[in-house]
Amino acid sequence: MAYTSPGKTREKIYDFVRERILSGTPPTTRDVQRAFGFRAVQSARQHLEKLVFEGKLAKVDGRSRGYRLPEFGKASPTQLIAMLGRVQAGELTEAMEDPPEYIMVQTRFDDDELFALTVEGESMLHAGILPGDMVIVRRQPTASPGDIVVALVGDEATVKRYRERDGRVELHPENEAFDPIIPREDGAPFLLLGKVIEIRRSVE
Amino acid sequence: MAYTSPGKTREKIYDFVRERILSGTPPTTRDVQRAFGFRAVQSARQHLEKLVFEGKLAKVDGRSRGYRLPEFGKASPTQLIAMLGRVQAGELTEAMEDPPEYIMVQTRFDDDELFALTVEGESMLHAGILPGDMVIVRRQPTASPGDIVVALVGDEATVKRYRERDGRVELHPENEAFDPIIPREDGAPFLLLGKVIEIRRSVE
DNA sequence: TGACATAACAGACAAATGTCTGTTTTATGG
DNA sequence: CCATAAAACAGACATTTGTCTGTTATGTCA
Repeated sequence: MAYTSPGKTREKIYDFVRERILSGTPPTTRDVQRAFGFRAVQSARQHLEKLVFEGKLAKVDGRSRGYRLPEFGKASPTQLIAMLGRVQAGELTEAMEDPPEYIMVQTRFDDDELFALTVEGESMLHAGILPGDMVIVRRQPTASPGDIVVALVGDEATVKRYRERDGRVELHPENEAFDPIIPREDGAPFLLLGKVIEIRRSVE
Repeated sequence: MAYTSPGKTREKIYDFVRERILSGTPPTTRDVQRAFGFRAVQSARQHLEKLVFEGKLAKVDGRSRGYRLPEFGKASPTQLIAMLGRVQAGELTEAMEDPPEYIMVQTRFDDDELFALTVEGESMLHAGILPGDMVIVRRQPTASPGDIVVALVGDEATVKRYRERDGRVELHPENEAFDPIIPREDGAPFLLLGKVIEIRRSVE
C-alpha cells in the first residue's frame, strides 16, 4: 500500500474495524491486511496494536478476532433483545414470530431480562406513549407506584401506570377516555410482567 | 460429557451459540467443546454441523468463528452514533462533550449520517415528544411537509414539525402554548439540520 | 433383549490466525 | 537537505482453530 500521512490510514482502519465489530464479526489481522492492500501482515497489526494502545480499541490477546470496542463492557452493556409482536396469555417468551426480530438495547445491568413489544391503543397518550410505539420492558414481578408497567390482565397485555390505593393495586391509563383497571375487583386474572424502561418511536 | 437423549444437547448448543453470536462474538468449535465439557472437538463439531444442516445455523466455511444466524445476515445495519448533549451554532459535530457518549441505532441505510440530541422544552408535547427525550436525527438539507425536523434558528437548535404555506417554510410546535416559527419573516438565520427518525425515552 | 442410530471419544493433520524480528521506504519538521 | 519518527515490507514461527478418519459408548424402539 502507498505510504500515507501519519495517522491517516489508522483512522480508516479504525472505521473499518469498528464497522466489522458492530456488524457482529470482528476482523482478523489478515482481514485488515487484505482490506487495505498491505503486503505484510505486520502493517495491519502495527496499526491495530497502536489503536489498542491509544484506547480506541480493546483486545482479547491470543484469541482470533479478538478486537472489541472499549465503549462496551465498561460503559453500558449491550443486549440484543427479542421483539415480541403480539403478546399472548401465559407463554410470553414463546410468542415470537417466525423470523425473530431483534433490537439493540443498552442496559445498566447485563443480567436484566428484557423484551420489547409494540403498543396498541391510546390509553397512555398523555404519558407520551403513542400507538405503534415500542416499549422495552424489564421483566420483574413487582413495581413501585408511578412506574409504567406491562401487565397481563385477562388475556391481554396492557401498558399502564402502576398505582396503589388503600393497599390495592391499580393500573391507571393516562387518557381520560379510558378507565383505571382495578384487578381482583372485576375478577380478572392479573399478572405483572415487568416495568417499562424505555420507549422508542420510529417516525421514518 | 455424559450421554444425553438425541437432540437434547444440540438444543442447548444452539442456545449457547445463538447467545454468543448475538453478543457479537461467535464461538469457535473449541469454545463449544469447552463450554459443554466435551473431551473431543469432534463432539462439538458434529452438533454444530448438524445444526447447519438443519438450517438453524449458517456458516462461513474455513473461517474462524464462522457460525452465523441464518436470518440475521441481512438484518438492518447497526451504527454507533454520537450523542450531542447541547447543540451550538455552526459546528454541530464538534459540540460533543468530552467523553463522547454513543448509542446504538439500527438503520435502513448504512450511509445515513446520524446524530442524537436531547430535547429541552415542551413545544412538541402533543407529538409525544417530552423534555428529556432523545431524538435521533438523519442529517439532510431538505424535508417534506409533516416531517419532524431539527433546525438551527438563530443560535438555538429546535425540534419542530416542518410545514410549507404559500411556498414558505414554517416550523410548527405541537403545543398551543408555543407559536410557529416563520423563518425569514423575523430575519432569524435558518438552517435545517435534519429529520427526526426516532424518538427514545428512558424512564428508568 | 438386540439392532440401530446417535452421542461421545481419540488422535491427528491442515488451515487460519496471532505474533515476532528485522529491514526498507516515506512523510514531516526544522 | 537532513534527522527522525512513522509507515510499509519481508519472512518466519507459534498458537488457535477448522477439519478429518476411525472407534467406543449409550439412548431408542421394536
